[in-house]
Amino acid sequence: MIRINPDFLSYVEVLVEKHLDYFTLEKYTAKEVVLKQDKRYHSLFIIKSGITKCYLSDENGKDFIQEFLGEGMEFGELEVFSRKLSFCTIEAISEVELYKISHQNYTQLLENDPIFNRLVMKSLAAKIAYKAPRHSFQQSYSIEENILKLKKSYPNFDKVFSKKDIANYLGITVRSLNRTLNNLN
Amino acid sequence: MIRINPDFLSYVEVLVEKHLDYFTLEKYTAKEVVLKQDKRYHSLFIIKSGITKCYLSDENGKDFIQEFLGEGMEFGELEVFSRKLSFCTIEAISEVELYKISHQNYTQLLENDPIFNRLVMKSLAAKIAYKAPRHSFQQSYSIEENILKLKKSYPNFDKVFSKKDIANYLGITVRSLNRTLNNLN
DNA sequence: TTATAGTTGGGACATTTGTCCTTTTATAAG
DNA sequence: CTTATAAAAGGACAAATGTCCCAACTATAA
Repeated sequence: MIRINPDFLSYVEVLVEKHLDYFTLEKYTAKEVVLKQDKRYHSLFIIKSGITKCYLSDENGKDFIQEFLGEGMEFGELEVFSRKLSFCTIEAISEVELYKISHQNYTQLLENDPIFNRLVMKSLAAKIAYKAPRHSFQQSYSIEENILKLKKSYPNFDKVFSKKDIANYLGITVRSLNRTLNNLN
Repeated sequence: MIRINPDFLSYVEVLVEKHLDYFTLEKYTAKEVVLKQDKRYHSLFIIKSGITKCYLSDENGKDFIQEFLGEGMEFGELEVFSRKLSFCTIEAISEVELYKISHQNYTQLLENDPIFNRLVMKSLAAKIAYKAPRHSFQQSYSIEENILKLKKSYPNFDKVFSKKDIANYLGITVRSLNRTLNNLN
């Protein structure tokens, strides 16, 4: 449920020491927005600590949460390759520490540091490999089965996240979430 | 609905000429399976022509179609980075021509050809950027709205694909698909 | 030709999920 | 302390979707 990538974070921390001018450390408090959907940015972020949510909003104001991101996850990197506007919003859930790096310096690292290059590839591949089965399962199974699955991987998910966030993650309404949680007791 | 990547294909065709020993050209007929879920492979493929479907099967035998892949799309590449078993099945829908390359040679190219490296990054990023809104939309909107969207991007989708494939792509039953198609007339 | 299996189409009903609304509780603001 | 605002919980009903059928129509193999 909360995605992490410790290997990537470790290596980024090495790079932070090596290229002092490439990275800046920023802090955000809960509910602060780091990136806004449909805006253009020239930097991206790697999470040092804390949790954010990554979501898409549609024209009706409904939000759909793509993932909860924890330490070592990067975001805003897709726009380096696509050169398009940010396609999701990133919002802090807890207090968060982020390494910020410009597209330009990021590209430098990609081109000159093969280890970094490989880790970014892995991180992209992992995002795909994670999304696919989630989409599949969420689409094909009942709400009850989806909640049971969530409970298994995150026994106390209902303590950490608001009901609204959980519902937006599962693509359902809070009403349906409550109903199903009741049936499980 | 059918994903393509002509830029990638163009460059692969350049590489095919340059590294004659890296690539082999294979042909598959409709309904042939190229990769099976949960098997280990040591090669991956780039589509030169034709259409395949990429799907996940669950323990109940339900299939969920991730994407329809057309020219220039690669598949089997995620396993180069994750070193895991194939996480989906790839099946030819029409007659298909594929360039096959071993993980080893692919890695060689990634490490020694910066243009290729960049194109692979782009291709991975595009897969993520495509999956996210699709998942979001499919989850949040009615079947009718999903079909209308499909119709807009692929006016004759119901001629090219079987009802079952369309239903598996939308994560619904054929019954619901038929019902909704009727309501639209 | 016949047999067989796969695809399409749809009726009838059950179940799931959403919508709308009200109440309660918690939290923040003045 | 009071007021405002947001989060949580759930009742009642409506709408969407799935399940289980059966029938008609291919296509294909024997």
